[in-house]
Amino acid sequence: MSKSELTVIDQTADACCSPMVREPLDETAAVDLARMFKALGDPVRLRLLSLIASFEGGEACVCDLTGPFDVSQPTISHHLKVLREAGLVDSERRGTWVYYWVLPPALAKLSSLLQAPAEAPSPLGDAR
Amino acid sequence: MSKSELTVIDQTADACCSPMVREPLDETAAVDLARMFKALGDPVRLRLLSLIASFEGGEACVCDLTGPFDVSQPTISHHLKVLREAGLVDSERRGTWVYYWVLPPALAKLSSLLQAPAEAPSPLGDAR
DNA sequence: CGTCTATGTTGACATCCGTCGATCCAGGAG
DNA sequence: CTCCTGGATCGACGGATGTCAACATAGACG
Repeated sequence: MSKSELTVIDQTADACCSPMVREPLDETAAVDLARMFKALGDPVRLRLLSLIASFEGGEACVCDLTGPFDVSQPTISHHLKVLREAGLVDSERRGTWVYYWVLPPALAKLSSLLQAPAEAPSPLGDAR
Repeated sequence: MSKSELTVIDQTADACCSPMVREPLDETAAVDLARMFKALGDPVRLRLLSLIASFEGGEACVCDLTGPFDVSQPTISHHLKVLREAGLVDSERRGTWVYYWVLPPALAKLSSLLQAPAEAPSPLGDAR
């Protein structure tokens, strides 16, 4: 589950050179990537991810995450599960509490994929 | 809405906009961003976006987009509408055909938002 | 052991989403 | 004008999704 010794993960390996604006995604890649983007496609999950990442130490206990939201605790638990199954975060039980942290390579992969083209010459000179 | 008309986006600067891993997203921003990510959370839409962007000239006619997919033409039209309403692409009728092109600032916005933290401070760095 | 707290799981329910066939609208060609 | 073609819209249907209350599970602690 949780890799106990993630040292320095090479984010550039699978993340650097494949902006989707350069060449068309093949179907299998699209399915895989869409799963990650879909996990980000919910306001609660987006805030959860942001909240976890911005916690000091880069990790947060679930007890710190249920407060800021209007939804119930099981719902938070559900969203955390979605984020984890999407490969965006990982978690570990440590005594009484369960801690979550973001997996930077996953974010980096999506980020580089969305790298915009140099500039698309708008066909109308951007006046539309 | 989006007032950014930047032509050249500095993709190298990770301090550019506001990575969500630095500070928690507020709710309204999360709702707005989630709408865009949700639009990317479908394999067909992801491939559509990629296909449009990688077309020569940065734009593509709908007639070029219906072929590579197994879904019907109304479905493609539906997905294009979702992408357009999410602010990721724009379109224009030009004579008989309708052309779509990607809006780079939108992609850049999401990309910079996902900029990963410097590096994961291993949560298991020390036994506790 | 028993109990309390912190999380995850289950089942149910309402809503949303992707998909299709049928239809409608806008332009170009006769 | 009429016909044809590219594309959008409509209405419907099945499956996925977000949410909750209720219950289950795992440690901590007495």
